[in-house]
Amino acid sequence: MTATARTLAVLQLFEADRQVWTVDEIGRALGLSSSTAYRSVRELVKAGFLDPVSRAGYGLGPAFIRYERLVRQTDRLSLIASPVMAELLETVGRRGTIILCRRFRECVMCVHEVRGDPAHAETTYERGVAMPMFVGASSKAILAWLPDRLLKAAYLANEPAIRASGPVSWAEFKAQLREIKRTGFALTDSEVAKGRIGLAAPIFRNDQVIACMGLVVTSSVMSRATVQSHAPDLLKAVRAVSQQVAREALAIAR
Amino acid sequence: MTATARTLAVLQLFEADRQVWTVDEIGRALGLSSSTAYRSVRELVKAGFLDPVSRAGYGLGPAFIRYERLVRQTDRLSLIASPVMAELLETVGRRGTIILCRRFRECVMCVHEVRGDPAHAETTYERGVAMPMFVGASSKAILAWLPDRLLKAAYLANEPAIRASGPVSWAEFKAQLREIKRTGFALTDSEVAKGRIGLAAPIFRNDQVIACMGLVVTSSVMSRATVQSHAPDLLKAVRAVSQQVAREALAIAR
DNA sequence: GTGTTGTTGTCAGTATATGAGAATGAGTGT
DNA sequence: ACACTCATTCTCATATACTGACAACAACAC
Repeated sequence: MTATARTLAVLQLFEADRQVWTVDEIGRALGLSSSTAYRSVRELVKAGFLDPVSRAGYGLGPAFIRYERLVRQTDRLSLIASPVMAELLETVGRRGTIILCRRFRECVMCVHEVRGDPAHAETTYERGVAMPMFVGASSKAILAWLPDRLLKAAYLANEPAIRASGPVSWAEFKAQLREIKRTGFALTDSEVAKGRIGLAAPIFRNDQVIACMGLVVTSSVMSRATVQSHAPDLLKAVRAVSQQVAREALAIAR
Repeated sequence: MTATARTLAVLQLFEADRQVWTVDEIGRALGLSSSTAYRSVRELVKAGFLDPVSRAGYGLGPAFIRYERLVRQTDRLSLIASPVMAELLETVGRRGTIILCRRFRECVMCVHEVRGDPAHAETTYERGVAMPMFVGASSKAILAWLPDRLLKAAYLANEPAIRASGPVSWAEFKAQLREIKRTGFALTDSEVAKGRIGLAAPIFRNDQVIACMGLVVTSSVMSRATVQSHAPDLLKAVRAVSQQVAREALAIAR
């Protein structure tokens, strides 16, 4: 492993359920000598990506706050999707949350959200949360349109988890995704969080799926059938975003 | 420069007014060969810190969204200050924004904000924005309590900028800060943005200034005198936060 | 004072980062 | 279909700079 990759790997240790690490723990987790672990941490602290928190503990640093703001201001996809999402939210009577997700590492992450009325807007799948590629409507809305080669690789790498979630074979798994592809959207019930229904559809750039838009609601607020009845609205929304993305790509190319 | 520092330096090129870089530009800016620039960029893309945006351009990546959420959930200072800030906001009739700032590199950065009523809450000094150490009440509220050694170093490194902003000598500069220290708060008018008044006071841990809390309002909404009349409320707030911070540090030490 | 813990410094050896340039690959224009 | 450009990855010989072990230092507890 290169020195650079190692230092970036340090950051990847920090997770929602493990947000403070000592230098020793980092060294042990990554198989580094104490000296090297300290060197990596020092660099990250200097750049603001790590921050000393307690006696010997380090947490994620303030640099992320700064960079996240830049991302928020820059990201073309979010900027394009934002008004479309707001409109879609109105269409569903503000009784849920509209999310925008994209691939991130081996997961699908929510990168933008537009929340409805507070009473219905609580969601576990909020901005910054990453889900495994096989869990939830948003993940499936991306998975179903992945090129076969990538899909097969992802399947093989996660076969046990996938079997546990339903499909018992590659054929069955593939058939499930083919059905999603046929209808144009993915609908799941209580997959990400109990009592929540998700409806999602893909966003393309040059015929490649780059993201998806989803609607998340509580099942007591909206029945599965009602959610599904909004599929045409969602499909219209994702088509609008895809078109705008294509238009912009064209403009940049000139 | 080490390979790791260089890779982190790539990220530091990305600024509000320059959010897309080509690999060649990065290489030129950092004095790297094309190969090396590509290697650095590739590592950063793999980790999600950079993201290809246009034909040959790269922008900040989705990893920052994820990490920012973790920081938001973790950061003890923000969690402690948040309710205090909300209370202070009510005290000033919600006619402005309460911000929490801390040092970041050679700047002071807003790491948390609680906004008042939309009509009065617009602010340029929002979460994630970094200001030079000499501009604005928040910066001064931290600067004034820095140890003399750090202060002198900061002064020497920024003498021209400081002179342009008022104080013509170290003595005068020092006197200005001494006055802030005496009253316990900093008050500035149209320093960060025209027509905006800032009031800020320091937060300590073990007698070291670690952050500050500030009130930002539009001068047409609240006169300078009115803002200043809220200084006791602010001082009460920062004292509460400092105490809570100390209590927690003690708890961790056991 | 002594002991513990967290962090930085020193140093020799070698793993690995480096730059130059070739090779690949995806688009673009003709 | 063609050459052509531009972005990116690959190859390779060289020596830089990263590594681990250990010592030294600093802060704090008792």
